[in-house]
Amino acid sequence: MLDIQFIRDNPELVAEKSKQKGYDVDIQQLLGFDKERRELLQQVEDLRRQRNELTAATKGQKPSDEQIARGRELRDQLGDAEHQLESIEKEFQVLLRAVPNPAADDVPVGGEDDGAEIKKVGEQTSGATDHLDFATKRDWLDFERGAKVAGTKFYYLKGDLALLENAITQYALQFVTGKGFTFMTVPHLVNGRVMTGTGFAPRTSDQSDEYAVENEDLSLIATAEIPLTGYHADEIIDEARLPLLYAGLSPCYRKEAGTYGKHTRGLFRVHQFNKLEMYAYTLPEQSGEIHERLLALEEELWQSLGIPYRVVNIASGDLGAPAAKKYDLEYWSPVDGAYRELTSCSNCTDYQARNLNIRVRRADGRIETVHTLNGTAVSLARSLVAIIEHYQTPEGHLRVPEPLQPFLAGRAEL
RNA sequence: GGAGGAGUGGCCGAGUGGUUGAAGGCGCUGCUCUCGAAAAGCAGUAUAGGGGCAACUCUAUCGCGAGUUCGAAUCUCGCCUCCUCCGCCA
Repeated sequence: MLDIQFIRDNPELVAEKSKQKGYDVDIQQLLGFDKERRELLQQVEDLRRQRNELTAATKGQKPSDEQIARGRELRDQLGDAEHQLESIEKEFQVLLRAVPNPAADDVPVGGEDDGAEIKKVGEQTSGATDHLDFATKRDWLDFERGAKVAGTKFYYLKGDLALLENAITQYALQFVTGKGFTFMTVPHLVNGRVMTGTGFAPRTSDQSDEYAVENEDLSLIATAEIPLTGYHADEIIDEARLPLLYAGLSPCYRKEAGTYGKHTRGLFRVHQFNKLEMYAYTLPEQSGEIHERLLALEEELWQSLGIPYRVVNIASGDLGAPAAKKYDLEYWSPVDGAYRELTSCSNCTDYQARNLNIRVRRADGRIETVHTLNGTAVSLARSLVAIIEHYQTPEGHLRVPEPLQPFLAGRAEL
């Protein structure tokens, strides 16, 4: 959520920025609740003060009948006022949490097609076999049995393709730990507070993309970003420890509700996939620079694997609530003749951290909300798509990108 | 899953209805002393929110949430977490 003080100071800006993200929030109504709640708060605090004074006046002696009568009166008034405050507070919180993080100033305004291409690397080749046909022919991929066992869009990786996935994971892991990220395994289920605090849809809502466990306050994670954000919830981190860099490896579970009409063939969009995620907690003034660093790392990693790509600065309407800025790294698909999302990295500034109460203690003692960022190192299912499309031979074999060969017992071809 | 025990400030730890945001100790910060350090002494040392230009002030917080009471860290109920033992299990 946003700092209410910031909204009070910049109501027009917040309204405009929310609109640019496609969020319909009534800032005037929010500020109305804010005013009302503060007035009630003062009433309540004044009544409490009177009560405290009365209690202090009795000094451990038995209070007089008069004092008890006055106390009862205060108790009843306080009860009423607290009740009113509670209901206003609830409405206020709902509205406050609905306000998205404003997009950064250098984010293009617009929707899905309005992202700004920042750079292109590598050649736009053409003519390759679709990854699903290719992998199925090799008996590397089985969606039919995935459907039998779990449902549509679930799958088995088999044999060399499963080994290739493992090799990519190992390579990426070596890469990110070499760059100073601390490797972590994470809980694959998180509670509602962490889920919503990270900015993912409430568990029970219809549009939710998350799988929730029945009768438990638990949902399956959609990315390691979620448990990595919750990791430092309610903590105050010393300034000297920032930035904190983590890398979380986990399966990701997504219902992919409402993705009809989008690119869904084969492994590109599935209900479960593995992903190695980079994550950073930073000082507010660091987050812009670290965001660029995350992008640079993604580029370095994918360049080393020889995959052509472009970088897109995602437009405001496509950012989602928590991100102030997001870069997508899109690989060139010779099958589709188009760029398709491979990784992305987001700067969520203080939005997630304020939800989950994650702060920094400055050297001078001041306390501030930290910034959080996340970036994909490798999303395994999509990585396999990209590599199959770019490394297949006319004979139906798959060359192994050189950096991956050490993790496949030195094999150059599968 | 069953039985028992426990949750107090950065840490340890007192405190079973009434100025207890909370004794005492440790740690930390500043000062005094010292050539310097240690030791010792003195002072300070939470977070959130409201009001105020500010000095400052008010409110809340003793795992969380309800309740009893004029008044709750203290009593009651529910929940959570941790520890010990038993069961089960990769």
